[in-house]
Amino acid sequence: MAPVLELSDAAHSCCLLVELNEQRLRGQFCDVTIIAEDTKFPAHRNVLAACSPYFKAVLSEEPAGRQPAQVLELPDIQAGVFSDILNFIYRSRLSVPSPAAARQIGAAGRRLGISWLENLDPAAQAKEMSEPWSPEAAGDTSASSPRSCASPVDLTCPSRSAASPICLQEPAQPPSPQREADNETETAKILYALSTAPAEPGAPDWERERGAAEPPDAGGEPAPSSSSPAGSAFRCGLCSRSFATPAALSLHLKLHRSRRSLSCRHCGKSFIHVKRLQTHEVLCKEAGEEEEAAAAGSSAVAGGSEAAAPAAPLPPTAPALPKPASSKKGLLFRHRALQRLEYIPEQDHFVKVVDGHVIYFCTVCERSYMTLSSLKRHSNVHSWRRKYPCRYCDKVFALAEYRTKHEVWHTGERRYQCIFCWETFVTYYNLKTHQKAFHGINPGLISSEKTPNGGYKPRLNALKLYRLLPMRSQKRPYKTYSPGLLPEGLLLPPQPLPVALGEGDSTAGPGGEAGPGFASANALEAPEAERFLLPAPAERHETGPPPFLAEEARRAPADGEAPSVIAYGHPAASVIVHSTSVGGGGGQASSVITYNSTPAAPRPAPAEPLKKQVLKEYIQAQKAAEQAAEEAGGGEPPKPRSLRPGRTMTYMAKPAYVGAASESRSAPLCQITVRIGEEAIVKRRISETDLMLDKSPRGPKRFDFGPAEKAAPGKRAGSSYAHNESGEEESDRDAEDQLWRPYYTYKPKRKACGSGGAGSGVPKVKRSSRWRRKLRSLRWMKRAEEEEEREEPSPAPAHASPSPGGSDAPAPEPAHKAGRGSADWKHECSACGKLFSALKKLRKHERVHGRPGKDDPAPAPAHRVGRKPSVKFTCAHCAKVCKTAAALSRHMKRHEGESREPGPAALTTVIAYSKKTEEPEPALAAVKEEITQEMQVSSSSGEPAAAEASRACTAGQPATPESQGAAPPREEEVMPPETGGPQEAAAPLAEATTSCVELAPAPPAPQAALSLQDPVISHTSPAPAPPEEEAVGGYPERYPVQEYPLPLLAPGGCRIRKEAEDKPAFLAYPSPLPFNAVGKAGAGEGEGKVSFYPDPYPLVYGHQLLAAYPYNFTNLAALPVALNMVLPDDKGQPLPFLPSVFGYSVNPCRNEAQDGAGAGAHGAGSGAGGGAALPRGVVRGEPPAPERLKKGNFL
DNA sequence: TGCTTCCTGCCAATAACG
DNA sequence: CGTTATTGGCAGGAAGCA
Repeated sequence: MAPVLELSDAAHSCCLLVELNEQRLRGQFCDVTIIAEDTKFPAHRNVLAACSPYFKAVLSEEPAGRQPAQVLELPDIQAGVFSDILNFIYRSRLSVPSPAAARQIGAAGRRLGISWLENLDPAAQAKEMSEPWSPEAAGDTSASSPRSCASPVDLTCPSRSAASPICLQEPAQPPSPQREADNETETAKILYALSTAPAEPGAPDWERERGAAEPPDAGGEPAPSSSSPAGSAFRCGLCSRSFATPAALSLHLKLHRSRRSLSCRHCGKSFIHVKRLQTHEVLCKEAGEEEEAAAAGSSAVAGGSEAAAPAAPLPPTAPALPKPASSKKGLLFRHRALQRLEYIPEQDHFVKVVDGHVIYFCTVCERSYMTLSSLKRHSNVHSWRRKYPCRYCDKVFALAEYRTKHEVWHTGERRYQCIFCWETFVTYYNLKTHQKAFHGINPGLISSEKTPNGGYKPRLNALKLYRLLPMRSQKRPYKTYSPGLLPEGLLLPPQPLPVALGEGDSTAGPGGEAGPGFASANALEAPEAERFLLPAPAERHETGPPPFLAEEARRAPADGEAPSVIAYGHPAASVIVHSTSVGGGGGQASSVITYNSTPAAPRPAPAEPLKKQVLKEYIQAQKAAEQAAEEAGGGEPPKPRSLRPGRTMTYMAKPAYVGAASESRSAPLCQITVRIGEEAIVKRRISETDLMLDKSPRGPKRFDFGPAEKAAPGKRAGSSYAHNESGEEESDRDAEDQLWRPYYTYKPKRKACGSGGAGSGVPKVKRSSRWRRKLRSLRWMKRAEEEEEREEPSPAPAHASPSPGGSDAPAPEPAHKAGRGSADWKHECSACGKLFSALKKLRKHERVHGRPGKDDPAPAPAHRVGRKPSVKFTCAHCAKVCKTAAALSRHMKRHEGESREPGPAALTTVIAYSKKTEEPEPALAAVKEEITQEMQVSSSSGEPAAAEASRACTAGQPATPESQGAAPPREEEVMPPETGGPQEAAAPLAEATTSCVELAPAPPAPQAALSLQDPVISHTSPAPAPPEEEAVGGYPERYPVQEYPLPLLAPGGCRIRKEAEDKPAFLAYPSPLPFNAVGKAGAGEGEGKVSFYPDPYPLVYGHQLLAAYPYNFTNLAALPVALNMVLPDDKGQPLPFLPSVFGYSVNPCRNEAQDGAGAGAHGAGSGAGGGAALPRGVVRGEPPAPERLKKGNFL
């Protein structure tokens, strides 16, 4: 045989390493994220495993079929240190700036089992060897000769070998999906791995004390040896203690890891973090001073353990160890006892009893909780014992609720529905904003009682002026959380079946109607420039990240209402179909959002009982989608479709991130922006910056494939997608960083602490005054508050801040100082001495100082004490109340600009509602100029002008072109101001006109003369009045005002398509909703509106209610009348959102309302296409609601 | 300033346990 | 079957970021 010639490339390894490092820096192929402190380090697990036996062990496959960890926390390794280590791993070079750094790196290297690094600082090693309680020392006890096997990892890596203590636990536990082993945190693993050194014979005193204090059931009694593995599965390698759970062990190990230097000078307690020690010492000292006073009020007891000792859990209020009997040392004694209790490894919290209230404190961040459940829920953010992965992407959340809310952005679910205009919203925030802006509803009037800590306590008979539609996604059964990250956990949207919208949805074209909709979902129907091909599922695997389909909706030629269907969860492709059609010349429009579902095994989503009709539609949709996929896969180029001239529906979808992890190909997280004409109807965007710590500047996260961007028609979707993908790939450096961690670092809350004063490490004084009162019985807390009060009397701002908490004292800053160690707040304001954590914040703060004119008040960042912002920065010009000084300054600047050039700058949107028979109402609001385009809700019902003015300055009206573009142009209406809105002005409400209204600083003309049916929203746009406005309005001197009749509240209804195209969107609300007669979304002329719910309640009111509702709560009495138009449910009970205070269980006007609704429906169906959705009943004065209102003397 | 996420008391549904 | 524990949804303000 010929000799084998072996060639070697000497540079290969080097090049390979360089390439790997580059990939790491680019985030390519990174499949694991190491978290050191709060910094994430994407890396390659194989590289890490090759260099570190610890990583090798930890990153190896997880037991029980779990996927290897994608996130690994190294809580005790500083980010900088780990960065150096990582650089060393990838570059085989290490830059050590100082001996101290060398020591740290060496210590960390030892922990990780990187032998080369272990030798970095022999001196430190020797020193640590003498330090029995440092983990390094523990490691060194056997590592006097730095051999790799001597590293702690080698000895104790949490491998899944049978010898591992972790594994020892497994046979002892019944196979349960919730086994603690499954819930074992990475931290626990790490800590365990780092700590299983030979048991240290001599334990510190406190450790022994703690051991004595530990409840016997907690496994605190040092297991005599490791020879008793069956009894306790997790044994500390340092003290041979055994613990029942990894969490308990991890907590215990933290104590070992804490250096003795980090011990309280007063009570000797050791801490892991310096900040906490500092905080503690302040408390401890104060406690010693005020021990007696605090003796009466408080006592410290040990709280129950969380799953640590299920056999005998400690009752939350039952002290686990002998309570300091007579509190001879008062609070200090108890405090020490408390701290001692805190050492109990099993305890993730401790308990204080204050005034009979049990308050639970998190041992990690010292947040306090009123309920144990809250604390337990919170504790997961530390331990990540349970992970809640998103079913649509790879993000993982620490709280189930976070995941749920996050998933809403995938599904686009709109659950919050305004009962006045039926607009639906994704978030409560949107709803609230909408109601405030459009309906003049002060949320405070309807809000339920808030609990001190932000909790919600439903108030009896609280008005609920919205509906919370049932969650579309299946509620997860309890205890089915996913213990880890499962790529296969990327599920299809939970609801595979479409949900019909509108009354006609279920009936209109079950298959036939829905079919076209889905047919249009085919790639063929999409304008090529705006869509991506949807390859067949098999294809998608090949092509990598699945492309999305951007579809243009086209109107079906047929008349009649087409169902608005949003279907997703299709095994092959998730399709959001929104098809609207308008009868009577409105044409039909169907909008389809199609994005492919996860290319992972297309599993049918769990069947859900649905109506047959819906099921039928679903089947049709499936077929259509499959067809689409087939056609797309067949390579048939999509036929370019000409966009409808009057209507452009652009659906953009892109993966929120292009995961680079091995399994990430499967998760097309969709970001969708739907543009319909000039209106951004739907925006679905996953805020990557919030979810991923991507600091790198990146381009726009949304790809707007607007007409300008429309690729050449020849460009196939594939190429378009490729372009998109490439762009994304490059811009999303953190794309691989799938695992999400909240930016919030769970530090002790700051805001509360304004109280804390500097350094008073009060364990999180609650933000609410009530909460503070509750805790005031504690002396040390009282003292903290005294400090706070000393801080509070900051120079008063321009206005009197009545609220005590509302002091202008820069709340966040002192809070920061209080809640955290000074180390984090190293940026000090030269003017006021405040500390800031970031230079950026300091700069921001300093701007306040530098601002002339308004800085006579103290530099007063908003201080929020309690639940409501108490600091009001009132504008001297318009009485606008700003939350922050910065906002006020900005606002004032506008005034300055206005004073220089008075002009159309002062523009205001006014929602004026007035009785028809009223004489000019003096109470009408003075329209204050508000550059921010505030919306004023005025009413003839006699709201004080001041209030009106105030509101005029508080309700915001977005004015940016962007926002305008995002909102549908509203019906513009002539509204002579001084005339008080004569009916002739109201009459043509339905017609799109524009008028100019002089916006005198004086109270605007009484629009009181407007009829009740003619509430208008007048908006003074900063934009120059269109020429026709001049012509029509004939008020050349006046600012252009767009006054909207009530139908504007049902946006799109009274809008002519051409106007929609020609005129910029006016009221910038993201999701204008065309209503049919019953307020169904998408009923109008086909405006794209994604709404997800079939109406669960037999609502028969619609715009009538809008007309009846007087837009302010001075006429609150009219509200029940309006609501009375709501039909009771089957049981005759008032619908959930009906305020039971009114006791309208039966709708006396049911038939009438129904008739009205029906009439409206018919009108919508048969009306001219232009204003199909116009609530004729309302605008044209027929709705019964106002009549009843009048008859009932409600008005 | 707008918007998203975080937070937390409360509560209902569910599971676990006796 | 009753009680207790667990889980997660909800509200709505606060925090944080762009």
